[in-house]
Amino acid sequence: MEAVQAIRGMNDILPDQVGWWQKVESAAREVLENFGYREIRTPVAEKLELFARGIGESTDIVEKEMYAFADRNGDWLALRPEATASIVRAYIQHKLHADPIQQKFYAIGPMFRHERPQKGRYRQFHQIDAEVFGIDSPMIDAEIMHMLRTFLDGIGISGVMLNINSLGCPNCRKAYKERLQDFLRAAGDAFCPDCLRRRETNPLRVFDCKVERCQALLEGAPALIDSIDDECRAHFDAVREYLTKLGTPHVINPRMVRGLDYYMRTTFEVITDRLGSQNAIGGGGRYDGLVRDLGGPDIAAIGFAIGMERLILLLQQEQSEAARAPQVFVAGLGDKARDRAFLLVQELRGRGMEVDLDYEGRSLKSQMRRADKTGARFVLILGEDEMNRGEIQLRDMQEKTQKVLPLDGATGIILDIAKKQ
RNA sequence: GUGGGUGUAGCUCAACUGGUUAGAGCACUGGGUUGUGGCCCCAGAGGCUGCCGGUUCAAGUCCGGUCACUCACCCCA
Repeated sequence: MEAVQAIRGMNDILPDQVGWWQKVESAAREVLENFGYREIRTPVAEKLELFARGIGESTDIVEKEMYAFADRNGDWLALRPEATASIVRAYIQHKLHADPIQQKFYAIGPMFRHERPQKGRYRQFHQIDAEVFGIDSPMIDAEIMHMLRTFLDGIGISGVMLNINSLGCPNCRKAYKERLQDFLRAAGDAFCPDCLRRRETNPLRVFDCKVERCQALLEGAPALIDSIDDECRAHFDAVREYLTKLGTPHVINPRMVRGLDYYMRTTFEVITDRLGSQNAIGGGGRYDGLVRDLGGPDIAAIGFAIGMERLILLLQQEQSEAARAPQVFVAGLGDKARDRAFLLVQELRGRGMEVDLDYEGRSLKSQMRRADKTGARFVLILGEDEMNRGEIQLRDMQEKTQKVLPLDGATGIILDIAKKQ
């Protein structure tokens, strides 16, 4: 009989690994709340239409990567491929713009995209997401990147680079797209087939083609950053100035393009060279038109998402995780003593100690071996002899010393000794 | 969706050109010590060789299919 397996690209996070996730999540919450963000939790499924309108009909995410399905009523739904559209939807639906105090949100949870899995890319993956509404000032652009950097530094990620760019507003971009297409067409069919396709559908993406010849052909292409209007230019310059004042290291990457339609003006990505081909561990940008496009008021917005799998992959390369060890292991010998030991374990746990034991009645040697493996500092040994004398042995595994305690009141004594460690 | 690589014990891997009962290390269990961990020694348990089919006297090995993992393209976190 063939055993049932998990869905391709959707992974179990086993107890050995889960410590990384807890560490990343709690560090993220701490930083985000420190910067004034509050958690929001939205459903993992939404109406398909939300993502089509929000992310863009012609994006790859919507066209071929979404888990879309009709439910039993025949409504078209989709598992969320990203968090922003859902948060904007909730923002509009609950009229959160009416409260000027709280306009910063964060979310942590699974996203779904039907792509071919590879290193750092999975069909169910997890993001830490932050969004801010109603702030036009370039201050917030700089602050949100500074916050991202603060978080990464805080958990000990090194060797990453913050790339920034400006896509301009829809007006500048429209004009630029035409200029770029003219440039690309002038080269005839010298570009690779992918780029020829992109030239017509999404010309900006030609810039992140990995084919060397295409990159060479792009020498002398008009840069988007040089084509934006005065207002967008001023905004971008101000963002850079604030970043510099904040001491946040960054580079301007005029070729950085992002795949979601809603971005405008500031965009940014955190890149590493240690993850193979999936090198972006976080990215985001400004999306001032989206709230309006989804039926809300015309409100500015900016946000980013961090890929937790990629982040943890990086962390694991640089750090090792200390295994969690119980403080005390209790070994019981013989049925009567084992029953008493079982009760003692519960008593110690009730006093807040982390305690483990062997439930199977193995030999003392075996129990000692197990105690050693778990990394417990102390072992309590309770056999028939000790029971008869009303005693219990306490062994310090590290010091290799052992002493006799009275069985009654042993809990308090052990608590005191463990506290001193 | 396209291409490359890999599937043998819980893990990491062996098994010459097809040839007897598929091995080792680590991990696990018991023992060496009437009741004491790490090191050492002994013993034991653990496999439909991913799955289905084909070729052959004979398949872990060759062929086809399928599933999974993996890397890359594509795309993005």
